[in-house]
Amino acid sequence: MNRADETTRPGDGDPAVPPDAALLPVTVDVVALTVRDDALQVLLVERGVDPFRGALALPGGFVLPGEGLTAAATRELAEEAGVAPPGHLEQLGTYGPLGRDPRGPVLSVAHLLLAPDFGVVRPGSDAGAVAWHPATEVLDGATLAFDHARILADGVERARSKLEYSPLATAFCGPEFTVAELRRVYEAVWGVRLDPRNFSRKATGTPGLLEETGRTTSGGAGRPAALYRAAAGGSAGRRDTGVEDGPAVVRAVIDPPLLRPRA
Amino acid sequence: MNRADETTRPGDGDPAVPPDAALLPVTVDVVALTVRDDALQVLLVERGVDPFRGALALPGGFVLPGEGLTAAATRELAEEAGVAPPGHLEQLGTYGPLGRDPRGPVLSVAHLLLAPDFGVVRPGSDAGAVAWHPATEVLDGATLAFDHARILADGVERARSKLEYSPLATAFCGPEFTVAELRRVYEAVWGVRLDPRNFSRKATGTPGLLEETGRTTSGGAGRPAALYRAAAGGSAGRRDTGVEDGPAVVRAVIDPPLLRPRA
DNA sequence: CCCGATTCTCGTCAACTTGACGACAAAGCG
DNA sequence: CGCTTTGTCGTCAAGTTGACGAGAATCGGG
Repeated sequence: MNRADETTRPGDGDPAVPPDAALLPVTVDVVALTVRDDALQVLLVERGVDPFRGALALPGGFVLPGEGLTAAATRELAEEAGVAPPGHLEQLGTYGPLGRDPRGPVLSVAHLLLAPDFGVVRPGSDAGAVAWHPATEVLDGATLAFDHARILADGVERARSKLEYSPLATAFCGPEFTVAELRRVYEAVWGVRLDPRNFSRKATGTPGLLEETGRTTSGGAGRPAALYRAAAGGSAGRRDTGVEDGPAVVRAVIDPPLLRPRA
Repeated sequence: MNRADETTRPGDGDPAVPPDAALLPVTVDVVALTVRDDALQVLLVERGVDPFRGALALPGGFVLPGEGLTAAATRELAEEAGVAPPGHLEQLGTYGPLGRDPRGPVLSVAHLLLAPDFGVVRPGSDAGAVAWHPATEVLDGATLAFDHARILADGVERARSKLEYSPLATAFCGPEFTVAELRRVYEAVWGVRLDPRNFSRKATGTPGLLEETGRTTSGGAGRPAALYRAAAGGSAGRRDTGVEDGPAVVRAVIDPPLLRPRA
């Protein structure tokens, strides 16, 4: 862009955006992941309008004037899924604007939500059914609207990778959880089995990851388990400190990292 | 894409984007990093126009109609720095649109370029001086235009973190390089000293990172060093395979990772 | 009330990786 | 010809991982 082209509108104190700049509609799409029935599941909506009417899609929609990216993402989740979910929301990446929407050039800022299994979910105003779907099934048999299959694949890979070095696995759990619950999160997201003894050693031995509550489970089968909560500041990135919209900055806590078993 | 589903406004080739969607100007900004004089340096331009006339800024500018994100980033680099640089270009994240540009809401898709030290750089047609600046100095004494200080900080942190597990350090080197050159990249980016013997063991012992050329350096002081090139597919992410614009997907190669020394 | 099943937790041990460092190899320089 | 510089190979203690044994604490059924 030739910045010499930038002009000042008469009667306007601020310089104006150059007239040859593209003005693009922007959507936010959310890859909302949870762990349900020991499987990684993704929240999908059935589109109620064209294009791709009737197809499955990620929840999302257009950014409105005066709105920030994170605000748009949470608003769309509320509108389409009827939830103001807890958990960790971070920016995933930006797609487009060319060749991904039949309506023309549209920029899409994808987000990633890692959340505990929040109960479903009322159908949104302009969408059909809203439901959790096992991520592996969708990734394999994927026929999602737009380029949502690719966005979902990127989101799942991001989640898998972040579990290795960040405390974000705790975002899938409730406020208090056992080491075994945390392990089942890893097992579901990675699709592997982990040794409970070694996992417990690593989880409890990592400073800044878990905080003891002093309480234990009761009522279930087997020996009661100690209850923990996520350590303070554990999953706190820059997003929790301000209103700015930008990519995720999450502190690395698991050091050395807990690597996925390699085939 | 199923164009049969499109509903077309009469007399309008752009169907069905809802009328209440914001139409945003979008910029691309590039955090271009290299290693020069054993230091991590960032390419900055002096702005020639308001806003922030005379201030230092990341190279970048507005996306034009019909243009993709990556295309806009490379075009801006060519226009403002006079280079069609080699190296690795990936998306960093998207900032805004609120509160970051005095001209109004502007979305900025930041990119990260890791490149060998390409010779400077002609002043762009519409910008003032273009030059490399030591990253640490800029990060400390930072008064950059817009929110570019924050974007730079995010870009440097991304680069530092990616060196741990990806082969991207080779993007800072020329087509052939020695293990010592690669080590100096790590030392410059991380700002630490690494043991040459241990680094050599890790670099040469990591499958898929280096490829022997059979040749050696000559002429310099000391014993000649073996020349390597980046292993095929090493720094190749999805971006190299298609025209789609999206976030970076870089294969993890250094496994277990080469972690920064922790204080 | 005892017994097995289940689940959580602690301990042990070999294999591997890291960090620190000694030693040698191969060039240039006086 | 030594001396310096730089790259490469080895060695070794310390720490981490992966595999697994064994005990602790609870539930449910005979």
